[in-house]
Amino acid sequence: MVDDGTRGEADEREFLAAYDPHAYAPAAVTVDVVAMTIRAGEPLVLMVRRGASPQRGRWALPGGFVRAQDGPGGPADPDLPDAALRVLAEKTALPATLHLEQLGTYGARDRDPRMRVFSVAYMLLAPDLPDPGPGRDTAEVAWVPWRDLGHGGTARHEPAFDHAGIVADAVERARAKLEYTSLATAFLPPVFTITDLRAVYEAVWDRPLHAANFHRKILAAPGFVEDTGGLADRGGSGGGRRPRLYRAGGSAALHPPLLRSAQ
Amino acid sequence: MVDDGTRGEADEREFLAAYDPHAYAPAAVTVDVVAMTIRAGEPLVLMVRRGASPQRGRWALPGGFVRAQDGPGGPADPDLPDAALRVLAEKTALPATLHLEQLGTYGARDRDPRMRVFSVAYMLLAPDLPDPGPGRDTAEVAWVPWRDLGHGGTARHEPAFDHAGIVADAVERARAKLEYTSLATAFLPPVFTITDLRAVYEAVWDRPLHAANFHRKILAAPGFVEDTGGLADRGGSGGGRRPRLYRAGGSAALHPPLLRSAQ
DNA sequence: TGAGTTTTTCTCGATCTGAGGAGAACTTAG
DNA sequence: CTAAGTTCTCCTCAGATCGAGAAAAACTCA
Repeated sequence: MVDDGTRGEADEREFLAAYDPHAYAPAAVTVDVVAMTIRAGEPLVLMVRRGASPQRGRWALPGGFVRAQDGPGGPADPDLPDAALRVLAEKTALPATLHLEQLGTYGARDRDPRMRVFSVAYMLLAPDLPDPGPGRDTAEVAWVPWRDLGHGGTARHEPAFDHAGIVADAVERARAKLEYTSLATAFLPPVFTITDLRAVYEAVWDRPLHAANFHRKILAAPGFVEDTGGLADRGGSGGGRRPRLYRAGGSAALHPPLLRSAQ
Repeated sequence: MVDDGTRGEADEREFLAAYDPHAYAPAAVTVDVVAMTIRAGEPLVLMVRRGASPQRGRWALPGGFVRAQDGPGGPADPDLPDAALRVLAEKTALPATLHLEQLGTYGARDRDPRMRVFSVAYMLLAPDLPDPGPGRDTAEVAWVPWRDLGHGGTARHEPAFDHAGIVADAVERARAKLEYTSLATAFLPPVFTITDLRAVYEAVWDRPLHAANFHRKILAAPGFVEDTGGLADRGGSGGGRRPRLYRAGGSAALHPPLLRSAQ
């Protein structure tokens, strides 16, 4: 049975009262972006050196507040992905092609000492990007190797807040999705070789793969890559046969998957 | 270079000013729970009939506001999973064993007509639960088959707000994770048979599987299940050999995976 | 011209898969 | 008690797939 009338209105009154800004201490909704790329076989994450306390001088993920409503600072973000792209664009130039996917939301009580902050983390994958110039309100922006951002241990740059954990979640997500999706092409320009693709897998998984078997499996997976008909120019050092050029195929899922555990 | 001093303080002032409750219209953070179970081979989701407008009388996911701070309504939620379990416990009794995982956060501008709402959705998997009694502020709570909640089309119960999409995301997540993880055991009691496990896969994937090959693959995946040494009592209708009893093994990832595309 | 490099194809034994068959263990009907 | 039916478990086998290595193809550089 539907309980209508008074109960219903009470529910709605409760909804609005519970979020009367005067009744509760403030809580913020932010987006943080784990922007990943691969440069010379090294996986990198875009990090921002904090210019303000707390945690001044430490690396943090680029992020910012979600604009919930139109206000003096600008129009509202229509959706969360818009907010993610907006805050990232304030730190660096966005590439023409990118893959953006939501990673998760972090809201532990004491993750930020100033107030209760709920951060929606996004993972952004892009081909190698130019080095960013300093943003307008940030002291320093840089691409930092994944391996330097680990939890404790040998990490050279311990990130601020819980951002080390967020980066670790992004790295694990990327490693897993390379197994059963065609996500690896998001790290590459529109046209690439099978060797380029293998270099992505080797960089992300941090282990060598058998070139001949990789080649066979990629071409056996329907819709992963499609032949452009062209060959690379080459002429670089080392010599070797000119590789064929491919572009990303239409399918998002890989059948059969490429398993990390396998060779 | 670290830009310290004035810039840093300005940054922090901006942080606090931007979320001065008086300066901005309110935005809410809620949790919505997609609680899933399987009863008699039918996958079900826990839904709540809305007692208040808007969308009065339609089915919605159980959810509620995240308590960002201690307040008159109770103590703050230490983290988002705590909030998810709290709001679900207000609607139904929680099972002894459950799997809770974050699904994603939904924040499109017009998803709720009353105000800007950011909803962190959680997926909860549990063994078959008793039917819930009506909660204290809800007209009706029921387990509804997945297939009745689809977007448009033949759906018999069109859910409120964007909850059809959230359920669809949860269903797809569950289907995918059954391939690569031992998640299926979350739908089963502590002790189960291989046939019970196969029934979970068949219900979630909505297609029959070859019993003999399924049996072989489950036992070949290290750490998926472990033999308890016991046999089922049986005595039910139909007869048949008494099946062995297993419990969930320690490993979370399945190697090799069980692919949906395969038989 | 020849050595070295990289890409691509081929080979082969081992393993895995899908499909069906059949034995084992049990219930129920007669 | 026997026979028929059901369910669980194991076996078989042809075909596909995999890992590892060899080798051919195509190119650079000295």
